[in-house]
Amino acid sequence: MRPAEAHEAGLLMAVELRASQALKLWHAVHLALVRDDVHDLTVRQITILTTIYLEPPPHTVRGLAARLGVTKPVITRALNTMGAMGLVTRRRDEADRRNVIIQRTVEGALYLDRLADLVVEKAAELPR
Amino acid sequence: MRPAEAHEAGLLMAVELRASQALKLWHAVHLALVRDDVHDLTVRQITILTTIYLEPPPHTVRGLAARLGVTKPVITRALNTMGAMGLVTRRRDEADRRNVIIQRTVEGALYLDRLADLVVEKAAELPR
DNA sequence: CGCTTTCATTTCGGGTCCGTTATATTCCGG
DNA sequence: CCGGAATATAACGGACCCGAAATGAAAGCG
Repeated sequence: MRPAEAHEAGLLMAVELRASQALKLWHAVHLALVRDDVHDLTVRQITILTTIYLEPPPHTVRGLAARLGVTKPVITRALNTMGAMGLVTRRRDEADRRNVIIQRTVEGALYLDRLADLVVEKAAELPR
Repeated sequence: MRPAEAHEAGLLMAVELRASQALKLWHAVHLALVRDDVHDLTVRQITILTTIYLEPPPHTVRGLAARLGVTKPVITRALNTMGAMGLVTRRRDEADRRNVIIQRTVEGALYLDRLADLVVEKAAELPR
């Protein structure tokens, strides 16, 4: 094998390993979520939730819709669902009463803490 | 970065995740999935798909249902949906015609390759 | 052979999510 | 102060998912 070929093979092997590990991680976490029956959030909902908790406030319906590239009713409905679960709350923006400010809750923070711990746990269990 | 370093980094990415990094990774990947309008799979569907592609065959409806801890109709319906998307195929087990063998497809493998690459990409962008 | 078991699917009623469209409220500029 | 713009939500219809129960098809077994 020429050096260039070895170099290529080395890179590809490394990339494949990374991708393989990533996919195993994705599988392990999702399997745990399904088996533990802890998850009924859609991809959009989990995206909204993590956006609220990780990106700087304030968060509005319009802002979240733009950030995610979805329509506003998607945000409103997701907030209805996750609000009923206690994961987020809403309040009117008194400065501009057309706006709704989405806020975090203790329960929502705990939910994401558990999710993060699950990802860490499954990452640690990955075969080397 | 030398290939060996890339290899190490790939492993460390999975092993050394901290909770805050794990949550940021989860957020970044989901945000990309939503923004890029990738086929919207449920948590159960993505779990079924990765199970088919990562765990040793053969895969049957009954086996997948037991592995995931869900009812068989959940598997049948998910296979209908993902089959229509071309991500998996089904065939009768000729040895025992009651069984259905679930098989991988090129399209399904490409889908998971892209997903894995996305996870790797977002992991690489994480703050250290 | 019949009877039972096993496996997968279909059916059923209820629920949620989606995009589109329509509505209500609030702000703002002339 | 008033008509238009902006914001969020509600209403509508179609699609999908769910669990439980019913159905269909094949194998096992006495």
